[in-house]
Amino acid sequence: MFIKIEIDSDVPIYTQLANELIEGIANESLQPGDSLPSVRSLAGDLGINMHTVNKAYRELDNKGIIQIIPKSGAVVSTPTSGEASLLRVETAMRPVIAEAMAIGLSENEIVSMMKELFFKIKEVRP
Amino acid sequence: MFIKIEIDSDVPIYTQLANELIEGIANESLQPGDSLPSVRSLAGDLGINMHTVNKAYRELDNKGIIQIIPKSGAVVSTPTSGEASLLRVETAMRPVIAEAMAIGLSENEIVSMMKELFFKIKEVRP
DNA sequence: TTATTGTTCTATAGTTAGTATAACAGTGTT
DNA sequence: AACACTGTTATACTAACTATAGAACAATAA
Repeated sequence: MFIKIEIDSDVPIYTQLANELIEGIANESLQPGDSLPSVRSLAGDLGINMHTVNKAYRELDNKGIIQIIPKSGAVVSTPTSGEASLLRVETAMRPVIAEAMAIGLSENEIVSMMKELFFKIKEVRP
Repeated sequence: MFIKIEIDSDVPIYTQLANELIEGIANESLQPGDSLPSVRSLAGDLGINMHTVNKAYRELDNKGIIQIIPKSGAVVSTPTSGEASLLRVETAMRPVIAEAMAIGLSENEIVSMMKELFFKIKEVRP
């Protein structure tokens, strides 16, 4: 697995895990239809608790990014970008843009930073 | 004051307050050199605790967005966009971009959303 | 059948968020 | 000089969140 967890970070483990999985989907290391490892096996690999992995999975399920099939497993969903998803991303993006503006970045500088991150996330292919 | 707090939100009060102040600076309702209300008076206006306001102020101070003058008050800083600030914004922006990609948004769609938010934040002038 | 799956429940320890009260020392004004 | 106001610090308490742990259940897949 490509997942790294920083145990002594200020960001919760389940959030780190969810973010790493999201990046994996964003750079197509994980593709629609792919099965995720079971909560028990992934927890074992990462040296963390089963329930922590489960919480990360449920978060991604709530966001519609993966689908948890009861008593079976978790599968990467086909991207939809529905109304709820768009609103969620906008809500998350807003304070980041505001902070960028507050430290004096111009619109073009913010766009540049965004594009740079876009390719940094996309180009993790081996 | 232009600040609204949702008391029963899942995002902490001090984070909401910090974000609102950042937006105020971003749209120039608050300009460099402007004094912020005292922690006690703002807490009274918002119906929240003094320490909660203080925590928001200290967070903005740590980010270099305002400057707390000991035993005196808080003042909006002149934007610098130093190395640390840029890194902080990038770190905050990364998971948001990744999630946008994961729900199937293209680079242009993300840029459009970003620009839309940029002007939505900027154009709160009366 | 058997092992594995997500799900649910209880329990515990540590941290964070928020409020509350009090006191201190420097600032600004009168 | 006197006085109100400032941020700062300390303690205390409740509630919620994070993370771990163990156990048990019912459905799935081999």
